[in-house]
Amino acid sequence: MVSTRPEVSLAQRKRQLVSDELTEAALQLLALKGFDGVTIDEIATTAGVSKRTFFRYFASKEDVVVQFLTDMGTGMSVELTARPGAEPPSVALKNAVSVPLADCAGHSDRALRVVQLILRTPALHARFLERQEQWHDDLAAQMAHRLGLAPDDLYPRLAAGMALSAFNTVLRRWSDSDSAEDPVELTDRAFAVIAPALDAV
Amino acid sequence: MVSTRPEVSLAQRKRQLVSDELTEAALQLLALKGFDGVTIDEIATTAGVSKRTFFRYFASKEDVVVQFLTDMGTGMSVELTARPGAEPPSVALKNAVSVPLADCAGHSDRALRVVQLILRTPALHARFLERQEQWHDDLAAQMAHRLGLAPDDLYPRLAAGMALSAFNTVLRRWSDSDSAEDPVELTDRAFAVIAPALDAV
DNA sequence: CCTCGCGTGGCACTTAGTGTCAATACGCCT
DNA sequence: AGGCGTATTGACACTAAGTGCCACGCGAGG
Repeated sequence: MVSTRPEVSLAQRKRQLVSDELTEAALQLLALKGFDGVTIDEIATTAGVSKRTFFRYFASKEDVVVQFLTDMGTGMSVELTARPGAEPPSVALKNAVSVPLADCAGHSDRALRVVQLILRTPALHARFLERQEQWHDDLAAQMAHRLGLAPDDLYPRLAAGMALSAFNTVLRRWSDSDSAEDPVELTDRAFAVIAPALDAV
Repeated sequence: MVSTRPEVSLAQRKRQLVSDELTEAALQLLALKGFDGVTIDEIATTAGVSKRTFFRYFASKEDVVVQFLTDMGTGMSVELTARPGAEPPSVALKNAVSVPLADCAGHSDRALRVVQLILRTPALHARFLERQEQWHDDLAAQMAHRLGLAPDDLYPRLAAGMALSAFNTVLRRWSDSDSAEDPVELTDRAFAVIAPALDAV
């Protein structure tokens, strides 16, 4: 019975399961023994698969951790498109940034440990910033579209850059305070600083 | 005659020589065959040393390239301290950013090729951004000191972030245009955008 | 002449990451 | 029920990054 709800095949769910198991094992071990103290073999074995299989799911050791935060990037992009076009840039961007940030802060303290791991491990931080470049491009493209600017205008990239700067500053503060500070309130304060530049069309 | 000007020992100059040779070989080969098309063995052999010696000068393949641009970071910091304290933040930061940028643009087209290599190679770009984090910290600390702000104020980090955002935007444009656009003029335009936020103390 | 210190090369080793192949399990079709 | 194509996996081998170790050579100074 039940066979094949057309949506998610059994194979797909198995794949997801392995992926989750791998992520779980990786976060556990990395948080425990530090980035350089764990080998991929160890992670794979803990998850019950071979090293080779690990690399069929993730491109690198950094990827397991960073991909865990990929939602934030897509979340920002989604939130920005959802914002009414008439809204001033500072408000639209502030929401684009603060919604995923609040999401992250809400999602248990596992998120906190992951963020701390990333910000304190140079190799991870580097990959994280690299990933943000895509967010940067996305946000810039959307801002250009939203404001109907020429593709060679400097404003969109700068606006996206400022928003991400605010994002990173808030994230850092949140991480350093062990989640004691409220990310939404921090985001408000950060955008109060950069808003004059964002809205001075 | 000549022996031992007490300043630079012969050994030190020999060290510098090897380092230069290595950098030279690396930039040459990497620009020619791409980041993944060259092995460290190849670079070392071209420079006339062993692989083992390479790692006594650079921590990684990325390092050879990125270290080539380290001057820009220190240049920004130096330039910022040199600026009069009464100067508005936007002007001080603009100069801190544009001076090293102009330096770089002036220094032959070798700089252009290096920048293009970095911006187009994910692994290099990641390391470059990581390096910039130090610049970020430096600039933020100086801005905090310059304005006499509390160490937990958000402004310094945001201001430094905006300045680096402008820097990156300009660098990207300069690189994509094959150095056709003038970095100083681009920097002016970029800072015209972000200045309202920088100066609204 | 001797030796002390430093830079170097060679070697072995661990680990990241990739290509290949054979075995297996699943889904589908007859 | 049986057979076939496809996707996933483990095992093995291999390249390359990066590190530890040791022995050699060379210049400086006693």
